[in-house]
Amino acid sequence: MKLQQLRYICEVARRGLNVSAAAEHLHTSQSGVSKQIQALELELGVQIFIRNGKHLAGMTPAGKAIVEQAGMLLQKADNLKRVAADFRNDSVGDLAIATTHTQSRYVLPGVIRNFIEHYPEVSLQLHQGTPLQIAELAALGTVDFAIATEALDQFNDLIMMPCYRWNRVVLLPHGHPLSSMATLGLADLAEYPLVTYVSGFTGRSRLDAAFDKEQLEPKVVFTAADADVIKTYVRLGMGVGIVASMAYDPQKDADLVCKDASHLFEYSVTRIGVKRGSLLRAYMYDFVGMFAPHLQRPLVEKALTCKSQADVHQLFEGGEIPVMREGVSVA
Amino acid sequence: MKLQQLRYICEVARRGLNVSAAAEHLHTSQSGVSKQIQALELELGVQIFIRNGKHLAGMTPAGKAIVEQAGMLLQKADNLKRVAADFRNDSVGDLAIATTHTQSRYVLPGVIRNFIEHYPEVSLQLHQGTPLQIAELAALGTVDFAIATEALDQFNDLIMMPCYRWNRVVLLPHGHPLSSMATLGLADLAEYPLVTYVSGFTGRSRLDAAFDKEQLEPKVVFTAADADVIKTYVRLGMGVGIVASMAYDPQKDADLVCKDASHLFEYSVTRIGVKRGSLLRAYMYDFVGMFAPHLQRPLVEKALTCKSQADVHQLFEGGEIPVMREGVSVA
DNA sequence: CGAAGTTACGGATGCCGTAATGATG
DNA sequence: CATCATTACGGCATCCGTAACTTCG
Repeated sequence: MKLQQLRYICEVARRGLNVSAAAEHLHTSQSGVSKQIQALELELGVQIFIRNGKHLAGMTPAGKAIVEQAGMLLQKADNLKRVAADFRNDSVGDLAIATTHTQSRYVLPGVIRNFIEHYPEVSLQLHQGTPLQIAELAALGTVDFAIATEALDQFNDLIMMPCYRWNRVVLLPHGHPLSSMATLGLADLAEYPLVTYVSGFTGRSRLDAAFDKEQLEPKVVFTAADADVIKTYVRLGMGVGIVASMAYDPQKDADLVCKDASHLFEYSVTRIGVKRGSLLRAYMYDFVGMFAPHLQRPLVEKALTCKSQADVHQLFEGGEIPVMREGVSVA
Repeated sequence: MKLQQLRYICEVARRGLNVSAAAEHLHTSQSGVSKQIQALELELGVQIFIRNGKHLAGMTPAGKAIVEQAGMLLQKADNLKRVAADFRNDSVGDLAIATTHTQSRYVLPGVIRNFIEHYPEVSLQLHQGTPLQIAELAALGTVDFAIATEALDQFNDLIMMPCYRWNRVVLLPHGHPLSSMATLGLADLAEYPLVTYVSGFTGRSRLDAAFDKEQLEPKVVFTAADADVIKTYVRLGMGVGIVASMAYDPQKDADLVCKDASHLFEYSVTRIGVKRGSLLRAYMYDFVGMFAPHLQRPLVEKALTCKSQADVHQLFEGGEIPVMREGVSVA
């Protein structure tokens, strides 16, 4: 049994039982993969894949169990290499992060500037995607961290740690009727056409919930996946924008009126997710600390040992989650 | 990085940094081991062993961490093979058990007879030792199960499950003054010279505690590691024997008077221990069930996922632990 | 007929074991 | 001087990649 053979079966399983595709991604030949898989099956004495003539048609129950075990084993192998790299104490390595537009555009730049100053030798990789894609990437181990506000709870083998709480601001063109009001109410917002995030992005669910609770039907005329697009359409006068407060930049968005809306909606919590069983490099702990100062290494280590989501929740219960950009309100 | 290389470093670390001994136990040559270790160190870029000229003098901190990781990785590898073997559904395999004299002589024979009837193809291996040795064997993964009453709590990477509770009987030569008494008291026992287990064996600690509580000083004139020896000296008239009730055989020990002593001492609990992270073959679950009927597979599986001793305790809290040979009393 | 997996074969790498060397206590 | 780890070297197995073959949709 060799580590490569395990890599092969995992990759084939992951790529929908396509040996050719797997071989390509592993930078080797189809025949080699095919042969090694057969060798492994022979050694273990079990069929892993179901063959229909010369096509892989499915996986045997044994195969599923074996691939699952193999995945864990390979993760351990990766961990071992990381331990070694950490003791080598050179700060070279990779850091792959999957996140949403909101994070990568408005929150991460500062963190990352700080990070690359400390670790110039670490090559950074940022993947942008929907919250669901992000979670998948982290669960697969393609990226080290997932950062998002939504959808991270669904994967059982992700450890999610709260980073900060945030709320929304209302963006208006100058001269808009709402811009002269002292404090906005939900009912006021419901009067006007709205422009905000699409469902599943950046705390959209909390937004809907607030209107629902008041029995109001907001007139959402346009939805986008990111605040830049939303702002663009607010500028065009299409409607009133509701975006995360982090997305408002007093300088660049000086042509818009910004009114705090944190009294209208529940706070959303942005979390960072790590695949369960991962072993983090020293610089990775540092990154987390830079992103969320209350997540210091010992705490993160404790979180990583949690067996269930409930344990993680318990660990962070009571701990205060910092608030990001509270109460911005600029005319 | 190859699995063998990891096996090599683990074995070398285990054998006190002796490459020759490690090579022997791995059925290979010293030079091969030496070479592969160097190759691994080169690949990882870290020294694992500290060399003093041409002798291994110690391990670097990195080495310790790496060996620890490697151990876990190899366990996963073993698990994977077991999964495969289980799906192959052939009942061939090994079952290694480490236990004490009391268990192997008086409790296990029936269980094992039953087991080999169901699984004639499984080769059984029984290791006898002190409770401490037993726990070590299980923690190292040399044996699949540790069965003992004492000392199993000390290893953090052993999962211990309660199997049965038991208490003691008093063994007397015919005609001994105590043999005519209706019920024995601790004070009565303290009057006579006693023969019982050495400290650290078969619930000896509970025995001492009982006398201590009553402020009595028992006159222990002889201690042995097993009941056979104790019985021999009782027969010689050296003193009154106190042994586990399982150790009394009404037929073979008909020449001795046996009096129940379960009202005098706290019950002891015999436990079965498994190394944390082990994956058990189907026949292993069956073995546990044969030994302790309340430990059925789902329960054992749940216990195996426990992270801490406390979790295990909680899991078995409230569950009744069967009593073995209650209230034997034969004149 | 195209796509995909398996088999065939040649080349290269890597692992293993014997034997010699160097270092230690 | 005995033990032990490392180095040197030759044999052998294994793995890889190209190419031909087979099968399925």
